[in-house]
Amino acid sequence: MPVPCRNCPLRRCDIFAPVTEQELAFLQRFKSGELKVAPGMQLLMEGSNSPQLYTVLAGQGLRYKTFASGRRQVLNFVFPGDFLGLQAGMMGEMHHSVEATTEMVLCVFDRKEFFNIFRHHPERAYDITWLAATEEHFLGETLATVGQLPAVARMAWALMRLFNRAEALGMTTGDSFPMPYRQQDLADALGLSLVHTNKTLARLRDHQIASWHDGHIKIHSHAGLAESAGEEAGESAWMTRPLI
Amino acid sequence: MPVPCRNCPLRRCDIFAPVTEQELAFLQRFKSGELKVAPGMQLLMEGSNSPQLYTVLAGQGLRYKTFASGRRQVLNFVFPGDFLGLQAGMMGEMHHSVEATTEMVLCVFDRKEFFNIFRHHPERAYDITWLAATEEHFLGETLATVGQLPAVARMAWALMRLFNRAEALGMTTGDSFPMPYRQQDLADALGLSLVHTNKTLARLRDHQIASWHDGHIKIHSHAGLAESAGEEAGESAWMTRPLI
DNA sequence: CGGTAAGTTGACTTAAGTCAAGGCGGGTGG
DNA sequence: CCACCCGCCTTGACTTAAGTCAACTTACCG
Repeated sequence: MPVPCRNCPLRRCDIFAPVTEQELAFLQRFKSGELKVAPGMQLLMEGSNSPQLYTVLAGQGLRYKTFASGRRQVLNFVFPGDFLGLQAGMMGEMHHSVEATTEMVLCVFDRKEFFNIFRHHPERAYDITWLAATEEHFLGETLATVGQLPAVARMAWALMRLFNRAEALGMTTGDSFPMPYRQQDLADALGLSLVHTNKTLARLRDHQIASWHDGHIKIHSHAGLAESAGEEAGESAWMTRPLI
Repeated sequence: MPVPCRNCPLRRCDIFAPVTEQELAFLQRFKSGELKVAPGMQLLMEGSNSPQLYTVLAGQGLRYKTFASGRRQVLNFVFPGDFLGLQAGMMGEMHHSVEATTEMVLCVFDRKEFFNIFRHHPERAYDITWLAATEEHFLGETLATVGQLPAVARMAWALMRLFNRAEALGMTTGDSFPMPYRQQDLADALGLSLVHTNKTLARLRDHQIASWHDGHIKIHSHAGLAESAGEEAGESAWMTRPLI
């Protein structure tokens, strides 16, 4: 049932850096199985110290933190190729939760093997650090957006980011991409109320910039979107990223 | 002039994990010099690809991102023991700037040597990843705070965080710690306007919770501070961290 | 068919932002 | 030595973006 790493369909995407046959063999040994989860399931829980690490093979989800008050901050939208559980791997405990919003397929790694990567495969270790540094970078950008920009700009920025990510993975069809989330999720990601999020989306729709139907977002005007986001437009050039 | 690593005064702090004599020798080889910078100097610039990496030996600073509009998001306050320039090391380009707010002393490493750490010193490579993952964790917490909490709670949270960090480094005297920043810096860190930041500080002062004089913050009531921050109080237990 | 979960919209409230005026050192140069 | 300026902090009066409340529509599902 589990796909051998050498045939991993994700590797066909060209944002992922190519690896040698030998490295594939190693990753294959590291892989302990495959996991399929239903929409709505929690993969990782804040405070837990999951014995497993995952790479997303298919499906989407979200990372978030919850407050005792019930408020929630969505930290990131999870796409195929993302590596989950690094915090548990490094620090022994997750500091956020991860939930599937569509059905997801995950490649499961055993945490006990984790340090062996560092010992025997410096290039992979480097890749893991790269991923961590990249996450850090994106979180910083998100913080700057949420901390400094008004609602429309935040929204436009988020849509651009999602579009670019989806495009890099070949998930777009023309100008639209899958958006299997609720408005509440987007609201929690941008630090806005649900109602205000809805009204902001309506504004983008009315201005013929972007619209959201049937779990898909369609960008009607990339220029308009970039303008709404303020500057910060560039950036779309995808760097190739490692796939663990 | 440069202090040999074995005598590095920071190593005396017990938040930093101990290292063997042999590892010290390696770090010593990696170290290419020492740098002293004046307050107000830019150490690293967004968009640059600094050929150097730094560990902060003394002094404080801040990391921030600027927008074309002139707005600024402070991502983090920099303390001794922090490792700077990882993004440039991994991705070839910094995505934020770092500025000294006091005089700082930095331990300089050569970026060309960077990959050798991964190749020959898996434990150090692991430490670097640990640092990256920890930064990611803190940014996530900051994002959640800025995205979800009202002004007083943000402020209280920030003060607690600063106090804990300073305490772990032995920089506190009783209930006060050095705060060599301007209110504008704090405002930019919390996503608040300068005026509102000032009024929020006044509120904490009036409630006898915390006050700010002569570049030092004094906590009058840790309990009151924790209460103002909402929950999220715990956390004060310092994990030991690696020092590169 | 009810029942529930998500999206939409309008009316009203409020936290936070903006504007503007002073205050308080600390330098510097006439 | 005083006067002026400059950067930072402080405060009050007013504006506004965003939040809250609440009603109503869909759409899906057993």
